[in-house]
Amino acid sequence: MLTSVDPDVIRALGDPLRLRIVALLARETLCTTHLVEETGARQTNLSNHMKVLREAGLVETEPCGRFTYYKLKPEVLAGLSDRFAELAASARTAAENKRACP
Amino acid sequence: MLTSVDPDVIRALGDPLRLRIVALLARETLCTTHLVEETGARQTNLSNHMKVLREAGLVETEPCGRFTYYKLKPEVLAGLSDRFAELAASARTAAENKRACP
DNA sequence: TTCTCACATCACCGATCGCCGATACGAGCG
DNA sequence: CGCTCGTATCGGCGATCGGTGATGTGAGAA
Repeated sequence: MLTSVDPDVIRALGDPLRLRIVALLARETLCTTHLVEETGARQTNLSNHMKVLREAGLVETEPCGRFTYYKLKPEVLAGLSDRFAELAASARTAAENKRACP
Repeated sequence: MLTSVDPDVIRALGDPLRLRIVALLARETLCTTHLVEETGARQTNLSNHMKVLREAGLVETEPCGRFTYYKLKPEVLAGLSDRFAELAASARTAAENKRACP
């Protein structure tokens, strides 16, 4: 059986703004203030998106004074990558495995 | 710059049932009837999900008599895999790239 | 202590989604 | 031809989502 992935993780990445946040965090560890000015989103809105990413297990928070820094968890992204690679590899051999019409 | 991925493709995969369908199609090329009996979903519901997957560019349809077979497009999955691998690799080096508190 | 700032949470509301039954359509069979 | 079957589309209704302003909280600065 292929490794399974929580659909919530994928859903968390399915939002354009969250995908942008993830791309930003892939380059630097940033705090909410930075993300607000980078994305132009409101603080409340951004906080909600960060909550989704946090609950999906994609990011970790690290308090620094009164700032909270967010950093990505590379293992989760790597797991996703592996999972899709498995699916792609399996799909390549599935083209001729056509089940007969019922 | 990293390769960009349409969030719609990710969103299409963020649904549990659609993820299951993709896993099934990664093993065999199937038609709607097969998918209905495999998943237990209603035909209408399934047809809607297949429409989402089709519009996201994840599957191709291939008519066979009065059946329509669905098969995955491995390149799309492979592209996703690469994209997440890039993000994961980048994220691994981003931990120490912490932008200063403003 | 009091004030300020960074961030989170809450309640609301409009938009969108998911699933449904009904129905349309087209291909093959009688 | 008419009928059946496989599939797609439509309109709807309830649920969920996404963004908002208001407000709460906790840590540092004054």
